[in-house]
Amino acid sequence: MRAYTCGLDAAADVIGGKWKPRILWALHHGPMRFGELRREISGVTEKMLIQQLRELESRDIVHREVFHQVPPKVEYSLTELGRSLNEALIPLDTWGSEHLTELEASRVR
Amino acid sequence: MRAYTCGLDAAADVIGGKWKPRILWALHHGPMRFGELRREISGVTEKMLIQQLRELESRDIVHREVFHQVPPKVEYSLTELGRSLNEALIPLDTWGSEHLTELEASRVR
DNA sequence: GCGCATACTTACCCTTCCGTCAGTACCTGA
DNA sequence: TCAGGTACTGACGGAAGGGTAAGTATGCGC
Repeated sequence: MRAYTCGLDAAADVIGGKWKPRILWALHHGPMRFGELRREISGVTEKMLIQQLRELESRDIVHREVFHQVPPKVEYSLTELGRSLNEALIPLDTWGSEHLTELEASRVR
Repeated sequence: MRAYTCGLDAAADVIGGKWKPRILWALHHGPMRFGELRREISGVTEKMLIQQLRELESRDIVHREVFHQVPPKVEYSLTELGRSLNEALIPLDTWGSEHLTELEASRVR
């Protein structure tokens, strides 16, 4: 493993993974339960969602809170670091939205 | 293949790939020859560099210009779209730089 | 005592991604 | 004539990432 060569390099490592951008986006509006996230992020499986959430949690981007009740309840929310990351992602989302048509067109597969 | 669910989704698809962020960053200061890029981006192999450049070219992020001379000369530069993408990446780079220490610390492997 | 809801966990497999390495084509200068 | 510089190309294999499907624990209501 080499050291990160620039901030972008580090950031790309954090948000890398098929579902991470969508998780971050979904949590933008506040805490969500596991099941809510699964329904919100169409196409994701339970295994992948948990895996990506755990990775974000270990990076201190996402906070996980367990409510000891039955049926179980677990809430996921953005940490301060996660919120600042989301802020930094806004211009990128805007860029993607502005060029959505051409990006869809040049997409492979 | 599903349609992009948001701009961020689309943008992540464009910059996805092990070397794309570093390529974009290297081209920030102007056109570069293939060999210059290879030397600038330490660790990349010729095959991977070409592959990623071709993908960026097909997305109209990077422009490829061949100079018919010997030895061959090929210059890569950012298109207008590429420049706007780079602008949108600046906040993300800043975020990464600001949190570099903690990100290095929570890194796996 | 049985199904249901929630939030996971695990085993297995398959595809995609990436790296290694060898080879191509062209002209130049020694 | 032969090494050298430049910009590729392609075969092969391993590692990483992601998908499928089945199973776990807990207590509640019927």
